[in-house]
Amino acid sequence: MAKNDVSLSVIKRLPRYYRFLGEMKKAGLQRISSSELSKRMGFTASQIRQDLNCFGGFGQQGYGYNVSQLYAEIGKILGVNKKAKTVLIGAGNLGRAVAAHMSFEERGFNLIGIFDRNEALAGQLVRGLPIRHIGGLYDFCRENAPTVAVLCIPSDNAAEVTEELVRLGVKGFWNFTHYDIAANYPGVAVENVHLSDSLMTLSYHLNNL
Amino acid sequence: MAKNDVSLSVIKRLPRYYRFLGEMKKAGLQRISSSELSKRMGFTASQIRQDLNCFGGFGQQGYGYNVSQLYAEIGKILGVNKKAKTVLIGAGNLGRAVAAHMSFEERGFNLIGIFDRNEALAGQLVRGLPIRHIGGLYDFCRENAPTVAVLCIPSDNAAEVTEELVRLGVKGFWNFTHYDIAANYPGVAVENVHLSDSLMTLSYHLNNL
DNA sequence: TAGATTGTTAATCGATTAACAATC
DNA sequence: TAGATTGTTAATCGATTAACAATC
Repeated sequence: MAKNDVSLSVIKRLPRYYRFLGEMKKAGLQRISSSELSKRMGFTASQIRQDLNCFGGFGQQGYGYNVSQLYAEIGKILGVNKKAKTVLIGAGNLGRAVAAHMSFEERGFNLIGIFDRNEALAGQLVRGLPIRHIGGLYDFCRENAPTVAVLCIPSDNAAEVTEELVRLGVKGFWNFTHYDIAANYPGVAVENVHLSDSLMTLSYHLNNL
Repeated sequence: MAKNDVSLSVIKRLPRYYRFLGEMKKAGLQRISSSELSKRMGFTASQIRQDLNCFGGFGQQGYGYNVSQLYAEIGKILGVNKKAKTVLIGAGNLGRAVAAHMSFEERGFNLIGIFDRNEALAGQLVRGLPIRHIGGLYDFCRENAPTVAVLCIPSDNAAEVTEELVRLGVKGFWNFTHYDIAANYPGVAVENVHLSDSLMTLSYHLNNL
């Protein structure tokens, strides 16, 4: 689409803006200046103005930013109003928790199918969706054309599953495995969640207080 | 302790080094050069040498790095051999999955207690540990002195729980909530996992392919 | 010794912060 | 109009990459 010139650092800050603006909107705040936002969010005012200006002039000199307008704009930039058809692969502890816990619908996704290789789980309901056996993935994708997959499977068969999903038209991955999708499929959107890396980083910090 | 001069960018790459070196070690590889590591890991050779030299000269000119020695060194830097006593607060979908799924023991932590405010969960076993009612947190901490807490609770009562945990001597948080611990307690180690931010970032990328 | 590869300094690149003119 | 605050350019800072002398 557009704005491929926006740096990753900026993009990764957008959800935080969205979150804080949502809270302010809920609290009934109408306008906010970059310096007031700065105090609340912990970014510098300068950075906030730079960031927002990557996407357009949402503010007004002498006034600041309109909270609900800015909230809506950032929501649009993030695509939270989209409904990308999404399948979850892997219904173990983590997969089931992600399915049950995440507000996919408020963030641009629509979870339509859950798959696992364990036959014994088949039929069990998670968030109102039946767990299906992975064997049915091909037919399901042919019929429903999901564009996003959430990978909550062991890393060892991630390559194989990813290969198939990409072939079936999946364009984005929320990847909880350590398989490096981005390196192997440069064209697709990948967001990695490396929980164990995060935990080790905490360990480092703890030991270097 | 030491090395507080190492930049956050470097620190966040350490778990990846550790992971790749672990795989190479398991595969029986004895030595590796920065350029070969570069090919496998996707960092530049220059960056790899810079990163490793933040912690000491682990390599040898003309030879490269000894895989298992480097693996051990990075493990020591990350503190994976430690056993930081850890409590998990919140045994909902996410909390239970984290408890059951994460290899705390391989990453420097020892999970010793699980707490939830829901009385109905009390006694239920997760990873061999009984879920305890949050009311018993004070006594438990007094007795067992955990130094780390994993927060898998709703953001709204995170402030309160954090306050108590810090008072009881907790020095590190693995924070799955949106409550900004770092801003309020500058002295403690915090590692945030913002799953919904990650999901929205994916949404952005998906809409800007 | 010759070849390889590190450790480290210097150059480049990108991101953050500061400053200020434009303007509501 | 005067005051406030943005949008944007310039300055600074930090991180990455390149280069090469040191050395195994």
